Amino acid sequence: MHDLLFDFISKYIALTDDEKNAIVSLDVFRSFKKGATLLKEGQKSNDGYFVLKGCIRTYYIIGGDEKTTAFYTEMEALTPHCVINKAPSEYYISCVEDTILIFSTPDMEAEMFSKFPKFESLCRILAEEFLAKQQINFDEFKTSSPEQRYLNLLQKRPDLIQRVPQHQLASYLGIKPQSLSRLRARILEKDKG
Amino acid sequence: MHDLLFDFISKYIALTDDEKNAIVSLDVFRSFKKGATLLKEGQKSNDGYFVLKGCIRTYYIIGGDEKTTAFYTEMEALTPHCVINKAPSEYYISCVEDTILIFSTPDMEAEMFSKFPKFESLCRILAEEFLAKQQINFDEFKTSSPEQRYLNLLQKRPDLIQRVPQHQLASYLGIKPQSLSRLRARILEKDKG
DNA sequence: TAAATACGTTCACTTAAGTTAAGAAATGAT
DNA sequence: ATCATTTCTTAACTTAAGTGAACGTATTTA
Repeated sequence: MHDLLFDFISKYIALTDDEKNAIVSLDVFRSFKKGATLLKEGQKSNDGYFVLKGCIRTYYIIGGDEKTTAFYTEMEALTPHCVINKAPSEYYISCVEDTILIFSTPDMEAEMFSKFPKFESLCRILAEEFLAKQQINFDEFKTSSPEQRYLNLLQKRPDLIQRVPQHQLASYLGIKPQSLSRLRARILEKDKG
Repeated sequence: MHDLLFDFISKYIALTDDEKNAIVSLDVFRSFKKGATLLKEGQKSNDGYFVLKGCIRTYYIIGGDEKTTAFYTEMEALTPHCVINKAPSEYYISCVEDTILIFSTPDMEAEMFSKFPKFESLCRILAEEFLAKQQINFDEFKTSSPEQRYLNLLQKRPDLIQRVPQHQLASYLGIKPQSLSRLRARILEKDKG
């Protein structure tokens, strides 16, 4: 299980055995069952998550129904907004599948950063990379129609369409579940004709 | 002019005079006229920008017309995607107003980081903070209608509605200029009635 | 200053998403 | 295995965004 993590990190920086041991000794690997809730609206938390295996999602409850806004799968990290701004969470986080996560807190990070400054470089690079990627995602979202967004998702993250319930995908695409159903029927119709 | 920058940085970390001088000696302040283009689609560049004064925007040209996807104003930083992934730019960047920017490159950053590790902390913190903020923005975008997005913008960044042409705002809101016009008329009508 | 260009609004029409409701299919729990 | 719940689809109707065009008003610029 640790190898998954070290293989990933090795793409960015080289780790000494000392550094690897420091990570292992933090003992931050945790398993969750499908449907388990990691964070609720209104809660305060200091936990950040790194997905080793499985899938988690963030969602709001607005006017009584769930709006899923993001999915995090293998090798993706999520530091909830409430950790950054030290306020109660605006959203929920739960597991879409059985999931293995690495937990982190600002304190743990601070300790690691001072012992191994290299880790702070890693975190900076990952944050900058993810930020640039997010910006492109947002740009694509703004400049395309729901149908284009669905087709785009089909290209870029076909796995998500398999692993995630339609009604969660719908809000991720910025539309209602009924509209997603209709839109898919429309696409099938076009393909036939 | 330097004070603007140091006041901002002091919110995150304390700088020694040595460190301040290191920044000043980089001599990275540059002025641009309204309309000036900083980056074009297809170009490669290593420049990141930090807005000291004014406003810049990123836009795509899709099917012949401009789609503005982001605005950066005072104390906001932009590292274009093409700098991160070392590929030609997918978008344009230009000045909405007369603007004063700080330029940076990965090389300059690397040098500063090795001389003053504190700067890497600052950049990590800024990146994480901006990432969390962007995620919330994206969430709000996904979970609201064009009209709600406009009203939300009116609350959160009323300055933008003043400083930016309507047709640029429209694509920023994910709609056509005509739809923005209509939507505004609709809101005025409601307010009256 | 005159002509050209760009910008914002309005209108009529088309297309697609939101809404409400009903029923079928899949999933989970006892 | 059965029942209950959740999920997905379909349909009819409403509402709003996309489209194409026209028009008036800045703003450029020749």
